[in-house]
Amino acid sequence: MIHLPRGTQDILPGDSEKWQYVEDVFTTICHQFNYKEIRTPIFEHTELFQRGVGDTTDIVQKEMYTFNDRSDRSLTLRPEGTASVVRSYVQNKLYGVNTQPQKLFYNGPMFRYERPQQGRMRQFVQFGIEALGSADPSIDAEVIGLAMHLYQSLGLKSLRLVINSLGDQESREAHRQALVNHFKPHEEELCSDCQQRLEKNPLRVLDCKKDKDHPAMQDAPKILSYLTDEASEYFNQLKKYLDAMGIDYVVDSNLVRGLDYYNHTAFEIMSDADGFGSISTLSGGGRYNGLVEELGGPNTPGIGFALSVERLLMALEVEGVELPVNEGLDCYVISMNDEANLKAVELVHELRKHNIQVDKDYLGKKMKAQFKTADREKATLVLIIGDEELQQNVVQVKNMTDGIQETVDHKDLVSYIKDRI
RNA sequence: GCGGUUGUGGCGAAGUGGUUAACGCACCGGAUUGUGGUUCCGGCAUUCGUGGGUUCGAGCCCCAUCAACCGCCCCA
Repeated sequence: MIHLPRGTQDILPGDSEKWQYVEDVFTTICHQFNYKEIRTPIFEHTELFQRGVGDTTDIVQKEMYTFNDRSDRSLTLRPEGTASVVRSYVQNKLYGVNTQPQKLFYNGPMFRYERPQQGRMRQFVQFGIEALGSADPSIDAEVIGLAMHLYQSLGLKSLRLVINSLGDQESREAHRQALVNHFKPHEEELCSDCQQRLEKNPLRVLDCKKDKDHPAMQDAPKILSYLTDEASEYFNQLKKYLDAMGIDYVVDSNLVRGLDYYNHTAFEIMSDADGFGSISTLSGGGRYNGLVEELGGPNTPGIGFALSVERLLMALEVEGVELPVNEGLDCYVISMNDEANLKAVELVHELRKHNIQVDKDYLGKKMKAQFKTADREKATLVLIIGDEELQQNVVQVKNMTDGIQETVDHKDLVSYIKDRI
């Protein structure tokens, strides 16, 4: 038997309804916030991610699904959404259209070659938004606000919003130097990963879990102490806006995001619900003011976030949130014999044209078994056709909730049903 | 990439070397002729993830392989 590739999943009826529901909520909220959908290809030139996501990141170094096509082009299944959206923004010159900032959203599968575990798939689905063309902290607050609103409107309670500022270029450089100076004397005591991080990206040392109890961690230089006045003011503005929106947050100066393009605002939303396992990050995002230029566009600020649908559904599950997915069928048509079945075929098609959700038996089952099926399908009404009904041009309509059965004339059937579903 | 646990019918799950692989749920059929959700009766795995090996004999032992789950790393 051939079965699905590692780290992928089939989403079957029973679950797919939940996905549809969550997707609908996301789309609706994006429209309320005036974000428009953008759809980009699922694969791109490998170079886009090398430049956009950053050559030093784990994603590019060891997690990309990269392959050569028949013309020997190097292509990569997208590991995240932002690079593609920015590429499209530049290529289609969206910086030139009237409405700025461009507020975009996307929803689709991403691919990373990782060891699967709970909440981490090789193919996973992200909802994301990107706002391009504004460097106003109020739009940072809007992006965060949209994310929080989405979770809360779905019914999640145990949420924790963590924010940080990574500062601008100048802040980061000063901080980087301070980190190197701080950790250099302790280099021998740090784990091998951190020794490498100290060279390539000292910021990441702060994120290390092995060395988190090392004394040098406790008094390590905080980025927030190295922010320029301008960057600091930007961060303060953001906090002011979040306060005004009534959004709770904690500042965590050790919050570091894994992608190279971030600066200024960085944030993550975590679940604090019990039983969530080791992976508690539901979504993350931040500002990426240099990215558009890096990808060949004009100097344009941008901010976005992405959330994992898999983890969102996990969070709903562990918090015991029941999504209002419609489960029951409106009508089930039962026929007693071949002649009645002919009538059933006609009737079912007719009712469907009137937007009534209806089904019938296709296995030639006996009446009793057809009733069982109707029951299992949670049909509200059962329509019964037998010889007598055929003769009199009526159907029996049984309400499965209260058991009451009435004889209904064909010409009255549609309105009769519509009154009861 | 590394470590741990696991893999028996549609699902859950007994079985730890010896004739026909428990049980529960689900499903299908029946309990006098056209009515469901309860009850009763009956049916439902030549086969134990896959491929090798050991043995007179393996679901149970060994090796490999694939997969899932959990953790590390990292992330959404």
